[in-house]
Amino acid sequence: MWKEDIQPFVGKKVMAVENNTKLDADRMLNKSITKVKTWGKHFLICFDDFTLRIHFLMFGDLYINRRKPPEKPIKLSMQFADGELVLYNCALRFIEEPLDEVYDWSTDVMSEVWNPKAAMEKLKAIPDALVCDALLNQDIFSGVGNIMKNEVLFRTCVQPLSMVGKIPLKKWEEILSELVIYSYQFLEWRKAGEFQRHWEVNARKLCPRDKAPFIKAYLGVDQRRSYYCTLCQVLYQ
DNA sequence: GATAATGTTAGCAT
DNA sequence: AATGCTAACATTAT
Repeated sequence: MWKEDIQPFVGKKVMAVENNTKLDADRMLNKSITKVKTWGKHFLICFDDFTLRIHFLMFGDLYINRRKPPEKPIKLSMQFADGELVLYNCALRFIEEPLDEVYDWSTDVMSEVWNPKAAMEKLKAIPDALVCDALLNQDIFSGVGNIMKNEVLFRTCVQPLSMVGKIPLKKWEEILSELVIYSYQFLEWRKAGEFQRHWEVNARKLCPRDKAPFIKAYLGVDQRRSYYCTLCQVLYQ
């Protein structure tokens, strides 16, 4: 949504910056935005020969033409002749290389060139990994996060501790297509400011299918929060 | 008011 | 050299 929201700034020149990072933000002065792109959770503001990479982490925010109420510390503000972009709570860096050298766009589940076959090949190489880890791997599924992991595993009836190599190919195809479907639904719900309302498993107590209590556990290499139902979700191992 | 959580990475230790 | 762990970031709902 932010990508659409800042389209009016494409072609516009940065007239001033307010910078609370270690970055040399002044290099953007008098430069014009050429394009706005995304790769997974990376938000990319392109200039002629470099790119500002923004990662909003857990609590990042972008405000356009206004400041966040109540007043919060600003990471970076970019001021234009006719507007302002204000960034909060994000990780920023510059990318010097052409983006096509840095990013494999086909790993992004929301890209036009998303390639599920390539993802499948990578999964075949890690049969012993847990599915809860695999779905969070940004090199395979750029953009997928912890909520989506929980929701898609619930939708497809797979337990998070299932092993990648033990999940049947048919089931994987279902997971991959559901990841894409859920990503676009997630975006629409976020735009409407109602994405939490649609969680079926994440942060929920009872399984809507069979009314059994969900298991809540911190699983995988990064011990991320997982919710699942042992009755309707299958453990492949 | 304390706690926990949509995520990543610099920096240190092994 | 490579791997692995922790602190840090910082807001908001419960």
